[in-house]
Amino acid sequence: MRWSQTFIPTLRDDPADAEAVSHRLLVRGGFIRQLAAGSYTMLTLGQRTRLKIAAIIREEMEAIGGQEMMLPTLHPADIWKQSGRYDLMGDNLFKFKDRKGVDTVLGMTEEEIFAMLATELFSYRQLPQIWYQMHTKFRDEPRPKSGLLRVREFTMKDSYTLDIDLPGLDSGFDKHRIAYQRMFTRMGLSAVDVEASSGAMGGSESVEFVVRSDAGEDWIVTCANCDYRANREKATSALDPIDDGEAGELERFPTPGLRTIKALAEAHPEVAAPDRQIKSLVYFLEGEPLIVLLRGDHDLEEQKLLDASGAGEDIRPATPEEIRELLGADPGSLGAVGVKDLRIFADEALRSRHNMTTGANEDDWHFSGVSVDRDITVSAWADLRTVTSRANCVNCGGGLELWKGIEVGHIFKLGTKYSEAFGAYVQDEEGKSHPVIMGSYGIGVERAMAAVVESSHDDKGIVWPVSVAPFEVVVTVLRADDPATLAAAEDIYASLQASEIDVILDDRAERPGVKFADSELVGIPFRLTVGPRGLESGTVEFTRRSGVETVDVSLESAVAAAVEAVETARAAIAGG
RNA sequence: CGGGACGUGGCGCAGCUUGGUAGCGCGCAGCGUUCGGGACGCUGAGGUCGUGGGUUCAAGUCCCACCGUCCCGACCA
Repeated sequence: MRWSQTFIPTLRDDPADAEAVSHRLLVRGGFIRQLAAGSYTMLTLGQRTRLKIAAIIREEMEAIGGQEMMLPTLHPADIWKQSGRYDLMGDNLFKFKDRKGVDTVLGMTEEEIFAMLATELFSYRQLPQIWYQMHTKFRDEPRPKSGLLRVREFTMKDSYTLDIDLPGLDSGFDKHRIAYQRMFTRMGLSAVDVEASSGAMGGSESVEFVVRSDAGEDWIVTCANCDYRANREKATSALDPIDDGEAGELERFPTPGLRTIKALAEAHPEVAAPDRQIKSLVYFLEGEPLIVLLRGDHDLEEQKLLDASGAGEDIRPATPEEIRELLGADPGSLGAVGVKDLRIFADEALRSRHNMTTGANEDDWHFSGVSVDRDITVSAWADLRTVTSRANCVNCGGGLELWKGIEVGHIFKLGTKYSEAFGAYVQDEEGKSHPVIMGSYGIGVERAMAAVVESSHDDKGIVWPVSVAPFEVVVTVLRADDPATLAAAEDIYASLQASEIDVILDDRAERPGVKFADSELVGIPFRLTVGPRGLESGTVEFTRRSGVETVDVSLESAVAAAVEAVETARAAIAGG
């Protein structure tokens, strides 16, 4: 393409209020334009990169035997009601009525539709299957943000494995795990796979792929010593051994005005050190109140409470009024001693503890000498605490590290939730009927694109890996008004095209500085600069975007040098 | 949904306190000079001041409502 005839609206100023670097650079570089909150136009440059990412994904899906299909995005709501996700997904699901008044939704992932298709499978002989599609998904996000990182309309590759048994599911899951890792590597992303919560998707196990970045929204926990790594929503930590001594007597004592863990600990250090207190929280899960107990120096990870209780997403802290009505005291004096009529979820760190201190459910009174097993009727034990960087690894006891990451992919072992809901059963070799065992696997195309920019840019702009760059080489003509210079550049341009290189000719009537700055902002990996000054001595310049080094090459060898650089880069990132 | 901010040519902003001819930078068009790191001069085009209502002789400016966008918190690829 010729730059002079291509719509590449680069900007010198940052867009207003934009926080994420990737957003600023993609807008300034003329890759994307915003239409509305969470809705973006892909301009020519953006679309070229997007298609390259999609092609990588498609190749790797085909490599593991995926069969590409294309499902509708417009679904009758009944289908979602049948799987139970109509309510479960809440307001994130776009819902509306068509002209006949039929409740309709826009797909946000499509387990339902694929499960319906799977009803046409009858025999184990037809399994396993890997089905996938790549198209637009809709999510009515409460708060779209950070440019392409969190939007309401995006392209997702979603695939689904269908198996007769659990080993089959494991195998399909592993294939995806490996394929995903290859996809991200090929895009130039270093993504790590971490244990994750399955959330509203359901299922037994899930793994998330995250790219380390401060623009990310997920907190990831990794062990400095072994290979343990997990999303904080799922991560657990070692329990430090604590010597509580002999179980003491339960004792009520006055604590006027002491409403916080800290205040109580300072006033009564002998019985109420933070790790000796029981923190009592009141939550409503699907409308039902429940008490959550944690050690005084721990915090609740709400997702873990959801996972432990099997509740959907309907969770909220109780209001102070509700708490007073339920327990008869204000927050600050709450406890679970003697409470019989409420469900009580307790964190593992409290199991079998003695001589603990907790609120007495009467303002300004606490209990000391609490033995958890003796004095509190716990309905369920679970790992509920938020992992902090002070905690230690469950596997090896090593120190844990916390960092932020962008979730670029997520794979789930679903099980039979959807096949049972839609009646997708096959017979085994003995003629016995089994629900098909499903897995589902998602990757966000535009989010991956933003993640690449987040992890590969400098103060001049984007530094695209060759594999996803909108163009591999730019031929920059200095003095496009000089016929000899232009002709030399056009020769190089034509030769590169003939060598199957993605090349753009910057033949604009701009000054050199503008062209250099634009090509760097846009992030094209290699540049050949053709100018009258170099041509006098028979040379052009070859520049790598990733470094700053510029070398003179002879006019005759310029094409070969660029081709070799591109091919080397392609091979390096294709990774075997 | 809670909290905060903002909406003025394509982009970035000033003007609002104290109502009275709508401005600046970038970009854009024409001409000229320049041109290997975001040039300069001259000329010019381009604006329902988010929308609707109200107050006033007069509203970008004051009041009310609505819409939209961004940022901080609870959700996901």
